Amino acid sequence: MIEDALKEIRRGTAEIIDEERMTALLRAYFNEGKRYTVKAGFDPTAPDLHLGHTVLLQKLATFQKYGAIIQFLIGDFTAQIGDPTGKSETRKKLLPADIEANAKSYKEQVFKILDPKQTEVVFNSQWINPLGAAGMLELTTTYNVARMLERDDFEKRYKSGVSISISEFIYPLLQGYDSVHLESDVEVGGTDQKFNLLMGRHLQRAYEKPKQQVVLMMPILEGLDGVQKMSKSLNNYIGVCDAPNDMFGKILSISDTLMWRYYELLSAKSLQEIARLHEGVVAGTHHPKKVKEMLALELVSRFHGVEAAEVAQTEFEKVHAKSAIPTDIATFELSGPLWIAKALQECRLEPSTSQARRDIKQGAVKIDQIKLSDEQLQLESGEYVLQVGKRKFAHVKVK
RNA sequence: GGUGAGAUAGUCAAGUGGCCAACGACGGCAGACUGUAAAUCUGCUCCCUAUGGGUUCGCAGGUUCGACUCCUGCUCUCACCA
Repeated sequence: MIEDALKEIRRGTAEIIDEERMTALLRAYFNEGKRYTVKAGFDPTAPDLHLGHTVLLQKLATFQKYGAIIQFLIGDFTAQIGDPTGKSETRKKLLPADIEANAKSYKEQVFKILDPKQTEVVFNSQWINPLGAAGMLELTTTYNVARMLERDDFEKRYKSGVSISISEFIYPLLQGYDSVHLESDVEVGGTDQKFNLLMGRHLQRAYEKPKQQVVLMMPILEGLDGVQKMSKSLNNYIGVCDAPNDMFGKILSISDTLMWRYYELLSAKSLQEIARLHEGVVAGTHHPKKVKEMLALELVSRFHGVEAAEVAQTEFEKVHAKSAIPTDIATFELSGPLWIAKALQECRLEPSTSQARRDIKQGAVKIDQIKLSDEQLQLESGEYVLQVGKRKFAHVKVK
């Protein structure tokens, strides 16, 4: 029992520090029903979650299965500093109203994965603000500059002479102090957070807390390209709030190799089940596409419900396998007669008429399913379905 | 503070008086192939109803028939020196 739990907890992790203690926590839960706390920190500035973020959430959900109370920490105080990546040294102070709104949006997204009954949402300004100058000073005495400079990005910047502001030194300390205040048993974070996560252990000792948190690090999820990390700015992400059809399509568009990675880090299926699927594909008894569809179905259901997921699946089949026209497409009303290139631009299928012409030349444009070859075509009044490539559709009414 | 180097399209990066809307790579889009993909191959990749026109190569001027390429000033970045 404990072994199984440990296996699930270990699944997909990059590193766990202090597995012994983790085992002890689980033993106490299974034998005596003793609960323990797992902390995870989130930045209140970005409530738009994508699947990369949900890797952590998924792990937290696993913990909830095995007796954990999640301390869902919103770093409203630390957000003012910004985690020192060297990019943005200081950030704007968020208004309380914004933080509240963001927190609300967080909850909506997060509780699709986490059990609200076993989750405490906390804000670190609650205990950091009362700390005051004295408390802050005390905090800074627990660490020294030389060790602070061990942190990778600090070290690099220091060596190359890029400025590091004092407030950036405070960030890891505060994040660690959160663990002191919350008396967390476990903290979960990305591998990029290692330094900060360890700081929690260090400070718990420095403040003479009886326990030191277990640190569990999750790898960074690759984006749709399978190489770079999933991120909004790289536009290789699957957003938690993506429409079911988009989400389904995006998941099906990942490579077969990447699919297993997603299974490991995102699926709620057990490791055995996944292993069985994998063997099936290798042996040729399972079609990889079918297996990928299962994954897409599972993930879309998680965020939009089973029904919506099934609709997305049939829709996907319809559009891609049978190359039919999707059900829901945007409608535009334009006045004609209208040059086709202009119409494509107006419907936002193309960024410019120049691009539209190029695509027509290449045979990428279809009107009512029929490939268009005449780039001079004028649309007379009537209704048309315009299509560019495989995915972009628009319904046009020309008056 | 001193000296030197550089700023080119989404990114990297050629070009150093006309052949330049600007080599190439990556990215992106599209076509073929497929399982929807991935891999591979091919085409396209500033704007404009367009065998032409317009606006681009840090910013502002100047030289020239003609400048991304030369000159002057400005802004910013980097490297070395102190």
